[in-house]
Amino acid sequence: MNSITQVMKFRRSMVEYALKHGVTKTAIKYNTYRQYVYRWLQRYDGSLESLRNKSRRPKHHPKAHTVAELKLIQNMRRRNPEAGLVVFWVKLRQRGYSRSITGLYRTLKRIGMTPVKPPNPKYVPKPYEQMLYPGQRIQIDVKFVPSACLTGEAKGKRFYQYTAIDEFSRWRYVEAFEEHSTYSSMIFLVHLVQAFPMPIECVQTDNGPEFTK
DNA sequence: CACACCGCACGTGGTACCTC
DNA sequence: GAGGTACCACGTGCGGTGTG
Repeated sequence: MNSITQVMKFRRSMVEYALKHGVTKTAIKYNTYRQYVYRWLQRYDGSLESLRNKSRRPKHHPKAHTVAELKLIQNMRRRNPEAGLVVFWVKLRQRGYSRSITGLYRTLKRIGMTPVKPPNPKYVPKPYEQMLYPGQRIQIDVKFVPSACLTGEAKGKRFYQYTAIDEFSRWRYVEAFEEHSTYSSMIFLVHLVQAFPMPIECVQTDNGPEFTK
């Protein structure tokens, strides 16, 4: 961001004062050091911009990627535009590249060669399919019954409530089991088929392990 | 791929010293 | 005393590797 900071305004006020009244007086007035005034006087070209802090980014680094390494990366990337980071790194290593995978990742990012991840497709809710007759589709779900809800003999035990709801008529069938297993699910389904007064065409579950194993 | 950590370069603030 | 300069300490930011 290139906003004008309070520090820049302070420096301008200071150097303008120094141009009129001298460095020593300025340093005293602005509660700073003569060297500080000199430095900014030297930098000042009449614009606020000249009083902005410079970037501290090192102009070179002893361990930076070499020109040869960057060239290798760019050439290989052009030939393997679809390769994932790890695969790409392995290919580079086969050609003598010795940097770490994270070093490669950062370099790719810096030179703008990271694979562009397509954004997740926007979720489009499916329109609800209205049921036309009883038994067309029945929803089943299992819920653990909290111990606080148990009274009398049931106290201290664990229960799982199996619930089935017919989507057309909202007819409901509920049964409790002490275990949450495919066996219980099977028993529940048998009881459900017996209890429901019409043939059941389709059963929909939440893909829980009790139904899928 | 985000984060922690280390090493290095750079800019800035500040001190000390010299000259006139 | 005021002007000018060399140098040092420290913070910041980037580059690297390692880890989970």
